[in-house]
Order: sequence, then structure tokens, then C-alpha cells
Amino acid sequence: MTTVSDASLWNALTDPHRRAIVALLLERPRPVGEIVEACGLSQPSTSKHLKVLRDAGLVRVRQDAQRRVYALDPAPIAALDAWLAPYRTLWNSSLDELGRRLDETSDDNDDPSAKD
Amino acid sequence: MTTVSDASLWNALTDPHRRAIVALLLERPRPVGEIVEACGLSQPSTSKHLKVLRDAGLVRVRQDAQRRVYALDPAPIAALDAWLAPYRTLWNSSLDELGRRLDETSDDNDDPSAKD
DNA sequence: CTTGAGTATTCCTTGACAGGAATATAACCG
DNA sequence: CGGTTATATTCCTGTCAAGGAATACTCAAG
Repeated sequence: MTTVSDASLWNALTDPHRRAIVALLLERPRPVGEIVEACGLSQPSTSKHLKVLRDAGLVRVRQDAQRRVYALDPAPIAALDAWLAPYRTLWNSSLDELGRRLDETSDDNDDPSAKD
Repeated sequence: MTTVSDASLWNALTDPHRRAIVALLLERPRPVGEIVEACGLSQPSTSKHLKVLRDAGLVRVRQDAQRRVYALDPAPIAALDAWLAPYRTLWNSSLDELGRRLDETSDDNDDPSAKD
């Protein structure tokens, strides 16, 4: 099992390029060349990003001749989901409370254009 | 509508101290003083972290005399949850398929993760 | 063993960010 | 108003990460 609140996981996913790579790999595994092209970064930069993702356990490599095919590993993202779990009750209860308030004050009709 | 994959959201949550603050505020709203004490940081540092969280929309402030009581805003974390959604299928439904794809993986497993 | 393709690593520079100390601002009390 | 509490902001410094260029590594083919 992966470490849940690991710093390297957050650190890896904070970078937009790395999130883009992760999104790419969600579709299907890809060799480095494809990722380089899709990212618009140089090959070395991409390779470094891939290393960060590897160290965070987010991706796995399969060697295919000279190519290295990267694939997503679901476990760390599942760990993120686990981190998120306690907060999920927050917006559930918020929606619930909002629903109750709307229900109770339906005749009263205050509409302060609630959004953000 | 809140911006879903906003960079500031990831950026805010990447910092361990800020995640700690968020966790603190999950229990209940708190004035700055309490957060300072719980974090073990200086008051200015804490205040700066709170600003980052504010800018990311993760917290709201309520003024109570000289105190400022911070509370969690669920929306951005819900946005994180939304980001996570496409990946959730990875470890729910198609975990087997992915595992099959990965089973050839010649892993170079370096694991220097011993912090946090 | 040489060559070439594909990828990783090192070196270097630049920019962002965290943290502390000092200072500014705001609100309450007398 | 002056003083005190609670918090925010600025200034400064050290650290760390990102990106490009150049280089090293690895595998397959001949």
C-alpha cells in the first residue's frame, strides 16, 4: 500500500505538465516520445517529470526495445481519494443544509444570488 | 462556478502546513491564534499560509472583534474530487485490465521516500 | 565493435516560495 | 486619544524546483 499523505504525491501532481502527463496516461500507456510531443517540452524536461512521477509511484515503466512505455499506476491516486474522503462529508452536509434552508425559507424568498 | 483544476488550488494544498491547517479547519472553524499554536509556526508565516488558502478559495474568514475566524470552504475540495473522478474508474472497474497491461512491467523501483 | 535510436542524467541559470524579524493595520477598551 | 490585542504585510534571505543544452547510458542491428 502506498503512503497516503506522502508529500511526493502532492508534489508530483502540483505541476501542470505532470498532471497533463497523468491525464495522457489515463487514456493509455505511452512511450516517452509520444509524451514529449504531447507536452511540448524538451525530451530531457519530460524525462525529469517522468522521474518525479515514477518516484511518486504514479507511473510504471515497461521497457520495449529502446522505448520505455509509461503507464499509470492507480494506487497513489487512490491514496489521494482516501485523503479526500473526510472532506467529502463537508460538501455533502453543506448541500444538505442548503437544501434544508431552501426548503424552510421557500415562502420567505430571500435571493442574495448565492454563488462564488 | 469555481475553477476546477485551478493551479492555485493544487499549489495551496501541496504545502504540508497548509494541508495541516485545512485538516484543522475540517474539525471546526478556528481563529488565527489557534492555528498558529497548532502549526508551530510563527504568526506571520501562518498568516501568509492563510492568505494562500484564501486566494485558493479554500477558506473563508469571519471577523469576530479583533479575531479572524477561519472556516473551510468545501467547494474547491469538491473540485479536486471532480478532477479525481475520471481516475476513479481505474481502481474500481478496469483495475484488472490495467493490471494486465502492467504485468510485463520491468520495474525499476527506487524508493527513497522516507519523509513526512 | 560501431552506429543509431530512444531515453536518462548532469550542469547551470533563473525564478518562485517558505520562513523569520520588523512593521503596519484594525478593533476593542479605558 | 492612547494603549493593547489580534492579524496582515513588507523586507530580506536561503532553499528548491523547472527548463534548456550538452552528455551519458542502453538496446538492437549489422
